[in-house]
Amino acid sequence: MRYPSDHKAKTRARILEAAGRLFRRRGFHASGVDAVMGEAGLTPGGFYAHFSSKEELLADALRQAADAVESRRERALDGLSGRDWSRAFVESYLSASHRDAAEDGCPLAPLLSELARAGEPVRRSFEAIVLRLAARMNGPEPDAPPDDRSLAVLALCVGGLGFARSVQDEALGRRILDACRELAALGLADAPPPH
Amino acid sequence: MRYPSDHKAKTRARILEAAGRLFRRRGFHASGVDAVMGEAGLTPGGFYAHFSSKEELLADALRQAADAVESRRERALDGLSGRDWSRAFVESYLSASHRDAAEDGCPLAPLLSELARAGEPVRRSFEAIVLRLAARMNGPEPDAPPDDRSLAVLALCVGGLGFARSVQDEALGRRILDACRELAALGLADAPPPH
DNA sequence: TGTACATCAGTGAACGCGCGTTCACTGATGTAC
DNA sequence: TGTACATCAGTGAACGCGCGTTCACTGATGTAC
Repeated sequence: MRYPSDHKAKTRARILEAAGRLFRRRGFHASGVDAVMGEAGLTPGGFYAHFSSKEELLADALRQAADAVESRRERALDGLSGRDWSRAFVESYLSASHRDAAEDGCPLAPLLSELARAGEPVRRSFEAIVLRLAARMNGPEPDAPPDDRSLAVLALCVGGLGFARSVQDEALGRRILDACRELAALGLADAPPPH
Repeated sequence: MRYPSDHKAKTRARILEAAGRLFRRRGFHASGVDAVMGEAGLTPGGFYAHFSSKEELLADALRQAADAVESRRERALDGLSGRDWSRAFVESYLSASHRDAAEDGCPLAPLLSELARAGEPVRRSFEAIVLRLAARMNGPEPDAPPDDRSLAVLALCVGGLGFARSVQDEALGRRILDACRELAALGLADAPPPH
């Protein structure tokens, strides 16, 4: 074919997007390779020209979904920094609209339980996402080490979103989101302890 | 057979225990009915004499696992009440030993992501567990409505445990547990807002 | 300019296996008389 | 006390289907000359 060199890369990106959507909607184990390829408009056989296994796909799709959500967030929270940024992050993360849009939202909440059982590459992917996000909560300088308080607030956000989504009564879900936002605000207001 | 009337009930309990262990270890979707029955020392065919579907099993196994963990906890935290109880709960929930013992630990963390995608009976089961646990954090009187602060601290605990389990670097996992314990303590110290 | 050939992303069928569920059957235990 | 019968928890094989993965092949695009 001698395609322009990025043709295959674009197909790969399409598979990653499809996987990201499907994994967030149905979970990792419940999404077959055939379904992922179908969602990307491809046939199953081509999959292994792009990824060496389904679990490798998870590691990469996780990263890609987190990146996509991050860019969208940076656009929405443009101009804010420091505590203001963190507060706005928590508000939007623990919102009813995020709760109702798992497919386009943060990939950590709909996948966390499965990540805990995954292999090293997936866990490294998860770790990088968490560290990056927590560091972003400290301030705008990149590669700063995240402080303990940011890590805890992040865990609270992911847990709270999962709770709100798993409850049957939607009013209780709303109450959980409110309660978690309140505790997060308390955590962000309080000076983080040194470590 | 005309067994003593609790023979079948005991078999059912054995299936529930096996399912609870397997679901916490491997997740719901990754645990087949055959594997659950095998873990209980039975053949697969008998399953549907006890449960009408695999998802009904999830709802019941979730309840049963939560009950078992609760009894164990009440024994361990015997004599404590109010804030003392809550503080001890958080200490043990966000401990390295709980992180390393998913199979015997709280079923919410290893299953949360899958519960969010489950049907009504499973979500009702989840809801009941959360409300009961949050109410227990308020004080010893049963059936008291849980306050918002307890709900948020609980979400923090479940999220924090999931984070600690999903990270590759075990030192970072430890740090996450510490950070979440700290934020939980802050939440418990602060008077809950009225709702 | 035109033809033969090389490249290679993606196809589609197949591999062996496990899934959730159904069902005719077994065999141990109890009841009736 | 002994025999015939009813009960029913659990067995084991099978249903149709989807799983993750492999691989011989297709066909569109480029290069060589």
